[in-house]
Amino acid sequence: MPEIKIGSGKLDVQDGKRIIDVLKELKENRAAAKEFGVSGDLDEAIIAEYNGVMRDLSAPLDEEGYVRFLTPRTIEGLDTLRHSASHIMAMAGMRLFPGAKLGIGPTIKDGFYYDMDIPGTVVDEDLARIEEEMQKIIDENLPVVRKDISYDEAKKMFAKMGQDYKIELIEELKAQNITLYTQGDFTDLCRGPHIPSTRHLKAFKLLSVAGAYWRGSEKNKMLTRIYGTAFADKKELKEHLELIEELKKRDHRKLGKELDLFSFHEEAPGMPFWLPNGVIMKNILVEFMRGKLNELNYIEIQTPLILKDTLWTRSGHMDKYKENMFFTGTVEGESLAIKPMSCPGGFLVYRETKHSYRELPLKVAEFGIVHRYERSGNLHGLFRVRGFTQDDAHIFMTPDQIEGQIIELIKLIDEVYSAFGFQYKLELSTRPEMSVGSDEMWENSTEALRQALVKSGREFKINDGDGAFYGPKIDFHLEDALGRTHQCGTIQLDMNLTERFDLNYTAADGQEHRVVMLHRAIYGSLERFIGILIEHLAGKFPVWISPVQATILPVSDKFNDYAAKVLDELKNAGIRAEADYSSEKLGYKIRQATLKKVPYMLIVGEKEVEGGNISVRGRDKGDLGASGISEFIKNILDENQKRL
RNA sequence: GCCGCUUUAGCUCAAUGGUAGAGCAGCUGACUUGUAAUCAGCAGGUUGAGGGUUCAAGUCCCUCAGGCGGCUCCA
Repeated sequence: MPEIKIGSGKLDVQDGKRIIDVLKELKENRAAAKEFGVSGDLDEAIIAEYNGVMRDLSAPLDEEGYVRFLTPRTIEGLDTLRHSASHIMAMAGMRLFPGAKLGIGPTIKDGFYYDMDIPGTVVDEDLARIEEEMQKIIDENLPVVRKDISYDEAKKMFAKMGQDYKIELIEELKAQNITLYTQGDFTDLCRGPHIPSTRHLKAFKLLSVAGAYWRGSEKNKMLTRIYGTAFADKKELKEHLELIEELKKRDHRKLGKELDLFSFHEEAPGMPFWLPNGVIMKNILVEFMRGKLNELNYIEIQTPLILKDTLWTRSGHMDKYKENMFFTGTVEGESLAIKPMSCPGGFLVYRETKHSYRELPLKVAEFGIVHRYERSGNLHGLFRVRGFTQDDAHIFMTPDQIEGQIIELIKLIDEVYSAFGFQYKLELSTRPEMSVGSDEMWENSTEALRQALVKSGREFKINDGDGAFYGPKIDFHLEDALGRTHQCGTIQLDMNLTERFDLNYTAADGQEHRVVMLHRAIYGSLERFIGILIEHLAGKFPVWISPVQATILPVSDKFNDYAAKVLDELKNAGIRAEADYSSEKLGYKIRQATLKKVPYMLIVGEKEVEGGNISVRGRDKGDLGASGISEFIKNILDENQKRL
């Protein structure tokens, strides 16, 4: 009779009893459940944590320990619910598409998917049919049963069903015991745990259908992947679906068009065309960064966009990244490449003169326009482009300057991200399998990065083996308003290119030494950063970034002259302002300016002409009342300067 | 690149294989407007490009291009 702890209580459980039996007993004895402090979890429990392991409710209680009932409102419970939902979807798929073969069906962040090899095609319209079939399976309330069988039996069984992919998975498991889960006539290879019966799936939705290579390899067959999600109840599901809608509204591709920031054309796939408003934003980001770099004694250079092949051969790009480069030539037969990175050009500049240890660290920035060939299917708005502006810099230094420079960079990056209201996380990536440089160099440089991180006082995660082949790196992952992360900033130590380009400095001992070099980017790609910013802020930029900071709205044509006068004053003060002289009603003009997300609307009519002032309307706050013109100018300039 | 979907007026979208249409935007005029859409008129199209099937193609088939959702890739 094992003793089982449940909540704050204890039960002696008869041999042979299962978790679900105890659950039933507690449901019948609410007083005891309440006393144990587990009453709230009983009705929705779908799995249990039994001595630290997630188990089915049907699992036997054969050893002493503790049990914790888990509902779909816990992380583990929700994960189980979604996993079971993927099985139900696969079962529905098998019913609707005879001859389908099952791949894998795991849970992912916010949902689940199942990969199936389905004869013919599955289109979006089929999702509703599959959902209906899933609902039938749920209504049938089929028990989900776990069974262990031997390796040979399992192989035989799936061979009989013609489930080739499952056989491949079993062979890979190499385990003597194979676990199966069965609901009705559907059996799947699975580790579990699962919901006790199909009825426990109460809120689900299929979202999309896509292709996915078997086992994620391009060499393999492409299967049909169906994505879906499931939640504890309909309300949570609805909230999630609304979040998806919100994401669509914030999509930078949509907002970029609506706010006249940038466009794309068939003639140049993956290469954004920056419109006047977008150029203003880009310039603001560059100028903001230049201000910061000035304070830190950076110098700035600009190197050519097109350089001879020979340079790229020397840098190693021709060897490793040729497939991602654009090439061009001349009638004279020169062979040239469009730069995919700014570094090699920068090294030519570094090599123009001898460098003394006295001038190190030498911090050389370049807002370089780089082009990288991305496969057509990978393009995605500003997030994945073929041509972009990189806020690159190379820091040349002595080995003992590494730590100080990293700390300086971490501080700089923090200032930049904070100005835009971003939170972020740090990651340190260490030596990968394929790499250049000696063990000692790797150890020293990785340790230098680690020490700098520790001294910065920031928390960081270690990504073992995820460094670049030429050196360890620190990556910065931005978190946007919707909880998504984007890798932007990066600090990379490069032990390869200094070697290839023979980059040296003369030390105090009069000898030439190999210089230590960091690549670093903060925005990463300006294009991508602007895309992230658009979605983060839903297009509602603060005054300092807004392409148009204020729009003047005359109440009628009669006040156009006064509006023009106000506009002049604002422009003279350096404010990015416009006036709407259309012969529309005020309400219409307000609507237009609001849709363009202009932070301030300045209304001028009879009252304002008489008072020699303006009425201010905030983008979000509405009518803010009358204000003197110079008072408003002072306030908006202050807001601009403080980057509020 | 691969799988699936998609492309109709500047934008958002309609149109059983049988005469391509609406709203918004644009232009013209009227109205002279007070905090999220005033009214009327006008104009706007080789239906992404190219082939094919058919008496007849926006609609069906093929090729190509762009876009979307994924996969793969991202120095």
